[in-house]
Amino acid sequence: MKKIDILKKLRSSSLRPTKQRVEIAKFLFEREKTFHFTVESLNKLLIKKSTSKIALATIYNTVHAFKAAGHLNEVEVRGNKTYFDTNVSNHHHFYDSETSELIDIDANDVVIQKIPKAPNGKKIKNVEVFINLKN
Amino acid sequence: MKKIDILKKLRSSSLRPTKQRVEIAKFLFEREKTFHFTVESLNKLLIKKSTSKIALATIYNTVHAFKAAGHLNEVEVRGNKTYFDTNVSNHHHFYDSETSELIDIDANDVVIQKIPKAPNGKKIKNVEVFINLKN
DNA sequence: TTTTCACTTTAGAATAATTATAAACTAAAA
DNA sequence: TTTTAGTTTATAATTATTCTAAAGTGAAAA
Repeated sequence: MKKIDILKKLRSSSLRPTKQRVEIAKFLFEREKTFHFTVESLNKLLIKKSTSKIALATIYNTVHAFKAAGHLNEVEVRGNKTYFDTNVSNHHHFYDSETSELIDIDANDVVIQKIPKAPNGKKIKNVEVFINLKN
Repeated sequence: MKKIDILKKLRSSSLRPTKQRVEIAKFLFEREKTFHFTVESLNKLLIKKSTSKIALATIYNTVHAFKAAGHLNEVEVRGNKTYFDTNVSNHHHFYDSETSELIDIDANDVVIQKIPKAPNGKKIKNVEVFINLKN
């Protein structure tokens, strides 16, 4: 994803393309593959990668802003860490608690034949499948 | 579940039936229906119900000991709260983020037709389905 | 341009959930 | 009984996250 597209992406979701947001967006979206991270891991990676330090609070703000705009997906797993995922399409996850690793599963690789009706007055927002792994 | 059974349950899993453990176990397991709770909510309920105060750390210890013994199931949902579930059978959950409510879904009410193979060297421990609700 | 102002960033404080510590206590084996 | 390993407890520490309020900054308006 090019810089011009990063700017478009930000502007189209009413996010001012500040220096920090552009830097974080480039880091997250200029890649081929899906990227899973926690705020803490992203912070460490940004410290390594860039010269200018971005405040941790800004990373929290930015990641949540990107999530609200639909550019990131939030995934919560055992062990009280919140992972974010640059893959925002409908998909599922393997979770390997040995390595705390999250692996994408394409939505087409999981077929659910039967699910119950939502309780009265409620609707189904989405269905998330977690396949927990062991050795 | 009778007191004698509570004692058996604890002894059979090498948990000394201390005053605190018996009290918590009675509160959790002497009921007809599945019970979902967080450590914090359990603590509040125990304060209301009983005369003797049990330290919060003991409730954490006890709940985790019961979980390790397979008497409780741990369920993690959006919003950084860890729920425990007295239903330890294989089952799934509705999660209503409006009310932070967790509702059991019988394993038979969800039929998965197709799941991917586990990554090499890994095995599938279990499959958890979350159906997120909206209004 | 320059000015203005709402939006952002920032460091540090505050909060919330959980775990660690170490001393006092206790169930049950010897 | 006495002993001992397991347990409880209050409190401190840790971890992840959010709040606060002051300083900074895009971008619209003058």
